[in-house]
Amino acid sequence: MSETRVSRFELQLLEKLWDLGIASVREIQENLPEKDRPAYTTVQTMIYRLEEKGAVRRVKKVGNAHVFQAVLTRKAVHRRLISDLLNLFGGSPGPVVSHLIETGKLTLADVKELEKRLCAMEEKR
Amino acid sequence: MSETRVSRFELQLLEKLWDLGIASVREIQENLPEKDRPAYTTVQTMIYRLEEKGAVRRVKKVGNAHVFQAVLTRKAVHRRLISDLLNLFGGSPGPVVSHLIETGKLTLADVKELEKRLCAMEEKR
DNA sequence: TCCACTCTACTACACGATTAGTAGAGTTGC
DNA sequence: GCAACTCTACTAATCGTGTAGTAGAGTGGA
Repeated sequence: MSETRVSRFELQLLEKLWDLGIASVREIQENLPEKDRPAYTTVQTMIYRLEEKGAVRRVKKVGNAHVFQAVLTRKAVHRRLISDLLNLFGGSPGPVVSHLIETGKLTLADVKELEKRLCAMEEKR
Repeated sequence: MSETRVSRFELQLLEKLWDLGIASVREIQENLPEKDRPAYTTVQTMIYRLEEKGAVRRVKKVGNAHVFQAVLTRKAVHRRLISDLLNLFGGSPGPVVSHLIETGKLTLADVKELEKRLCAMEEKR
C-alpha cells in the first residue's frame, strides 16, 4: 500500500486535499498558487492518475462534479519520501543531519528539544 | 553549477565513480550489483548523459576506452538531494527529524553528539 | 424547455529517465 | 596481417510526469 510513490506535483495536490479534507478538481485547482497555476484539465488528469494509484478516491458527487478525498495520509507519504532519501545514502542519517546543521536549519534549541523527547521515550521503555 | 539534478540511477553511477576515482564504462558497469545489473550500453548511455549535464568528464583513454571522472562532488550532490526534499516540506526540518527519531535512526547518543558540535559552533561565533 | 455553463472522459504531445540494439571503428594477440 | 574482441556513437522503444485540448454528457436558471 504505502509503497506508492508520488511526484512533486502530485504531492502538491495531495497537500491541498489534506488541507481541504474533501474537494473537487475545481477546488483543488483554485487553491493552487496563482503563479503558474496549471490548467483545470491538467489538475484533473493528475487527480485521475492519483486515483489509479489508489492515492485518492471519489467520495461523492456535487452537481455533476466528483468530490475526492486522499486515501494516503500525509504522514505516510512524508515517511515514504524521507525513507527514500535515506536509502540513497544507505539508510544512514549522517549526511542528512550534517546538512541540516550546516545550513543552520537545525539550531541548538531544536536539538535540546529533541533530546528531551528522546529521553522521555527512553524512560517509557 | 550545482543546480544539476541527478536521478536515482545516475546517483548510483556517480557513487561508483566517487569510489573508484576514475573509471571506464566497463568498470562502472561491472561494479554495479549483479542483481538486475543493466546492460553495458545502458550504463554507457547514462554516462554520456551525465557528461552532457556536466556531471562527469572524460579524463583519458585506455586502449580504445574512455576513462571518466566525476565533476560534481559527492557532497554537493547529496546537499542538493537533501535540500530538494526539505523544500517539499516548506524547508522545515521538523518532519525529517521526526521521522529519523520514530524509526530509531537517530539515537540519544547521536543527538548528544550533535549538541556538542552545535555548542562548539556557537562558541566560535 | 432550452441555453449557457461546468465537468467528465478521452486523447495527445513533449520531455526526461531507463532500457538496449547495432554498425562500424579501434585494439590486440598470434 | 588478420581474426576475435571491445568500445564508441548512434538509434530507438518504453514509461512516468506534466501539460492541455476537445467532444459530449450533465446541470441549473430563466
